[in-house]
Amino acid sequence: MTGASFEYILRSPTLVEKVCQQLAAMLRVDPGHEAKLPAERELAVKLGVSRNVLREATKRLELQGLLEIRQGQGTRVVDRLHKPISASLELLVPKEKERMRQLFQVRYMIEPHNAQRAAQHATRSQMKRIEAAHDCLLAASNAEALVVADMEFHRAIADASGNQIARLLLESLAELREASHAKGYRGRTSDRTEDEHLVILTAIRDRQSEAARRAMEKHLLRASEDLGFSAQDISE
Amino acid sequence: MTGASFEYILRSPTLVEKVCQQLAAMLRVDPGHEAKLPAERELAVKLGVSRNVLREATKRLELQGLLEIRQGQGTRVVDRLHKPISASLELLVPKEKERMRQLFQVRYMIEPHNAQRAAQHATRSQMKRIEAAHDCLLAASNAEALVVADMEFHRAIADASGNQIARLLLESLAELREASHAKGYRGRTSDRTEDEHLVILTAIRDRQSEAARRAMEKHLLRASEDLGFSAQDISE
DNA sequence: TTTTCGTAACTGGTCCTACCATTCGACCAC
DNA sequence: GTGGTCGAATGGTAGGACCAGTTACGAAAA
Repeated sequence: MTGASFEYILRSPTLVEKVCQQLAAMLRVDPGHEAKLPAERELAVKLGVSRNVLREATKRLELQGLLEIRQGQGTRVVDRLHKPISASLELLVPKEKERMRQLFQVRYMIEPHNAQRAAQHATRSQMKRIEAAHDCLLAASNAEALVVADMEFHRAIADASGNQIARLLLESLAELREASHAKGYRGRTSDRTEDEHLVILTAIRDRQSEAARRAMEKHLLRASEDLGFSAQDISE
Repeated sequence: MTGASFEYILRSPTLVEKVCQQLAAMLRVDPGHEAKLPAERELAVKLGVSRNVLREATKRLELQGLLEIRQGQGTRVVDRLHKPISASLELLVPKEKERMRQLFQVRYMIEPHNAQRAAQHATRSQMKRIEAAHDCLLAASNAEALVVADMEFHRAIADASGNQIARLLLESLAELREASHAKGYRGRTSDRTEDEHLVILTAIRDRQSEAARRAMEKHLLRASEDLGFSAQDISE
């Protein structure tokens, strides 16, 4: 039976995996689920597994950004899918500056497309959100608020682009940048940001996809200097 | 003291986290480390923690793609950093076809830049690898080998681009595509792939970065049809 | 001698119980 | 009210016992 076709025998997945799948399914199917999971001991009994197994499963889901576990407080359901991405990138490029450089490069690859797609597909409510973010930027009084409003602007555009993956990558970048910031490695937010955002915003509103793409490219190239990179670092 | 700056109090990290960090550090610092970790019981004693904690830590590192644990066999050190990315994307976009569409969109955003950068920076050995991949494609006799050679070509270019993050994303895409393939959802590999790859290869070799970028764009737009998408699906 | 095959000794997987550490809320003294 | 104290609930850690695959080695068969 040399020529016979052998079906792969799929090994019964470990208990932990089954529990993970079941929990993940519960979380996904019912996002309106109570934000808090039962206590470990209780949930373990309900699922018919030992507390050990249940713990390994929840730990795993925590790492995937689906749960948040805190001692004495319980286990909450969250939605932080970008967390594993950030963790991977930190492992992949340990050097902080180099990581930021590569991330900004990726941003330069992705965001102009986001702007282009947003110009083509943004709904009225998505458009409103982009505008609101821009208003926030104009109203921002301190450096903190500036960064938040800046990020929200880009986030809103990513959402409007309709590509969830691009959006997730952006979110991960934001997190890593914030982590760098917390450790004292900070850039600035140039005054020109407002004007450049306005150009992008206008292009998107007017459905000028090419203009939106180019405006975003320009903005990112200039903004890269705020973080201490040169345009060559990013675009070449 | 309204205006005072409150420093975040960093909570003492849990034991599991400490073990994770230590293990991760050991793996990173010493990649030539023995590919196999000591047995759980033994390692737990060495680290001075309970086997429970050690297990949760290794499970975590397994999910991050740094370890591979198999019953009766032991724990091996591996390098599959793209795995958590794939897992996240599967959670983010559960529908397979839609996920592939968005992934191909991202690919369309990233790979032309990769080609451009590769044309600018590829070393001689990187260039050789790209050429070797192309030769493989020409020599491929069955559909299986075609896909592998195709992927290797793109991978080689990503490596030559010098952006590890872009490379990681590509790797993740490949994995998800293969998973789809295994489940019966398969595309084809058009004959035109060879010619298009040759154009890209030539442009990179001749350091024509703009030409390389455009050739890659063209190639991806056409190849998207092999997977059942239209050019509009990808570029708009 | 060579091959086959069963067993023993690993390995990780699961379960159980007990106890520690943190959090939160109810209650009490001031 | 304000602040402190204590207890209940929660997750964190420990250690032991046993189950379930994997491997290696030696005995039995060819």
